[in-house]
Amino acid sequence: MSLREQKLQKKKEDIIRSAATILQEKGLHGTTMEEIAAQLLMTKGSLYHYFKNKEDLLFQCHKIILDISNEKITEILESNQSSIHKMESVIRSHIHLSTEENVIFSLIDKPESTFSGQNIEKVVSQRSYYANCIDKILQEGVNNGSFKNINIKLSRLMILGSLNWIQQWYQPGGANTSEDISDYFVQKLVQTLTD
Amino acid sequence: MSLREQKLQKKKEDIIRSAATILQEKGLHGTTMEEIAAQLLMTKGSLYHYFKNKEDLLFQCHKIILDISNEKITEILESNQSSIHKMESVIRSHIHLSTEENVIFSLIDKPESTFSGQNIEKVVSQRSYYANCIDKILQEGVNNGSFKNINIKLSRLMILGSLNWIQQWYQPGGANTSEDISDYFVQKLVQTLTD
Amino acid sequence: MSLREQKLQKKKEDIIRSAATILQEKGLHGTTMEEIAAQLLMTKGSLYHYFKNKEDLLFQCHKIILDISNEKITEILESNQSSIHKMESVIRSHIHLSTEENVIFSLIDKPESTFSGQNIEKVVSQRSYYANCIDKILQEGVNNGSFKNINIKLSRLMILGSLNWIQQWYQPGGANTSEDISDYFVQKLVQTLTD
Amino acid sequence: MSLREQKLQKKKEDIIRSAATILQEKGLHGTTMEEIAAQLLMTKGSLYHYFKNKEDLLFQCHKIILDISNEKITEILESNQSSIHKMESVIRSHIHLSTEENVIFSLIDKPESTFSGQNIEKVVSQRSYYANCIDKILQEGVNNGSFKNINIKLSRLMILGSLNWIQQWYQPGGANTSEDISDYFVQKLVQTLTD
DNA sequence: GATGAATGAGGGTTCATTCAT
DNA sequence: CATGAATGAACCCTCATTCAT
Repeated sequence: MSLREQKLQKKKEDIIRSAATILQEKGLHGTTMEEIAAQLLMTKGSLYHYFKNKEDLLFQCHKIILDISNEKITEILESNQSSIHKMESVIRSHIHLSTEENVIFSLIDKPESTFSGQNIEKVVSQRSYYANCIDKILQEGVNNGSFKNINIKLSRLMILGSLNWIQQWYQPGGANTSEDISDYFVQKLVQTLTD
Repeated sequence: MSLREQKLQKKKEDIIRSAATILQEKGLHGTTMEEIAAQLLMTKGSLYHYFKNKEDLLFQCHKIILDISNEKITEILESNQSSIHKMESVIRSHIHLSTEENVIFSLIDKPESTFSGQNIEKVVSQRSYYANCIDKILQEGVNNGSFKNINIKLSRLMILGSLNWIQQWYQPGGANTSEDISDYFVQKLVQTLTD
Repeated sequence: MSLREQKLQKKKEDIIRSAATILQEKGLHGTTMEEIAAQLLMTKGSLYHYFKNKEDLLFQCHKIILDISNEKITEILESNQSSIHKMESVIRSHIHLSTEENVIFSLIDKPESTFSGQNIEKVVSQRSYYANCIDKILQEGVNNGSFKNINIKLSRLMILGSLNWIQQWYQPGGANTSEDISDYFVQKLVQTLTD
Repeated sequence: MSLREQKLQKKKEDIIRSAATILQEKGLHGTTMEEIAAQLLMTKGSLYHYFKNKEDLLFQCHKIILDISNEKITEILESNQSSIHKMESVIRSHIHLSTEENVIFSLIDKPESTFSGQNIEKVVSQRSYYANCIDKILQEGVNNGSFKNINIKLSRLMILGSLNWIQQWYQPGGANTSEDISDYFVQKLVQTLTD
């Protein structure tokens, strides 16, 4: 990658990071290109040098988030930890990303009504990958006896629900630190798997 | 209430029910008054006979949901069941409302950026009431020894997270029936409270 | 006229009187049929029993005002007073109507852009009649030597301007009573005619 | 001021000048943003680059008019002419502005029901300034014996009424030139002050 | 590359008017 | 006669997108 391309890439990531924050706060339709530009001290028109259109920008936001998340979970899945440890790591990582790295997992609930063409499939496939990884860990645990009496799909949905919801109420500097939450959620959620 | 007023009220509720569905799917800014009207075979302008403006309609949607939910939970709180039974009832009721009655709990994440004036306070206060009821049940359980080693606030948030998330993935007629989900969630979530 | 027709006529006049007040305050486009109805404790739809449409209502307002004014000025023109006395009477009458009887002379500045069809001509012709009467009085005064060195048209426009403007600033119960204004305007305006 | 800012300012003034004409003819509520835009060969949306909303545009129209008028009258007030000469100048200037420069004095009769927030006060204060200047000239004339037996406030209202009304009937190219009107109004109106 | 001007489609809202009851 | 529901056209305003400079 040439120096120029590197700078371009760097700029794109800055924009994405900034945009993601606003998009999370105000939602897709509640956020204007002007607001995104303003926060970056750019003009509206300049955004179009970096992204084809609003959907493209949103898609890139989504992609970067899912890239990071999937990289993390892959690493965990392929590690040598016990199944229980893997689930703990997944939970901690998920909470860390959403509270500390401002990674937004629930930017868009319904890819179908937001994206068009290939973007839909890409997003859906990246999401499925994340879900699949969790399911694999759970299945692994069932196989080796760590997890008992569970419905894999429902447990995954229950866990992800409580994790994704955190961003609705988490306040940096609030009564509960990210650490506190992690400890508590890890303990309680793993408990639902181990019987 | 006169016959006319009854019909008015009935119509309002029809609109609210219909609007809530679309609002849930597409979000506040993603839903147009025209779409809401079209689904009811009305014209856009007619909606304004029943609601002052879009915010008013959204507020009424919210209110009706919270009225129902709060009525239900009050009933449970004041019943003679054991603490464990009460939590089970709350979970079952919450899931029932969101999957069967199409009651949407997470219409708006940030009342402050959606509502104006008094509406903000009303919504916030109704939400707090619901949260408070759950906290009371949890506290009761702690006091009488049913629940152990729990952080009331974090447990409440964890449980509500997994419950509210259900609407993101629940499909009527899908693999898991509302009943299945209830049974599983009741068992697993109560388990996190009883140690 | 039958009793029924009399009642109808009476009702129409009530509406007109009430409507004229609001129309003066808020202007044609600033006043809604609903507001007019509300002030009369009627519903919007009922107005359409009495008037074909908004323009019709506005036209009737205009007509009633001009009927009264023209009746008054005809009376003065045909009286046996001196020319000076006649002008004094016209000024007093005009001020009286606009301050006491709430008769609005300047409801519509440009009949052409407000009315359609025959209504335009009717309004224009009634206005011309009023102007003509004043011109006749002025001409009479010139002929009999009461008024000197005047341009009839310009004097008429000057006088009517200062009179019609009164409604822009007159406040019942304010510093200047209707009487005060009349006395002062009569004195000063007649002075411009008599040299 | 940069070249760019100059062009912006120039464009704004063009719009204001054009809008003022239509606003005078049709009134605030009778004029649409589309009409204003069309006359300038723009599209509706483009107007919003220059003005925040319709009220803002109207306010700027008003402001530019009152700025000009107040500058003129201040100049006259502070000049070395006699009181009589000053009043003559005021009248001539007022007529000149309204007939030749298309400056509209009576765009809005009731600032309170048209403007909101600070705009109300700004307009009211600018209007008061103009009225005050006239009152000062009249008072000056009373003090030095040029004007006799006058009620300053009522004389000011009478004069301004006849002057503001001119725009209701003046037709460029009509029977009376702006000059004719000025000469006649100066003579007759000053006469009402000097006894 | 960056900017600001311009556009045009679309959304929320108002309101005169109609009409069934 | 009166009412209130319903309509649809028109209006203000926003905003994603384009483009000349």
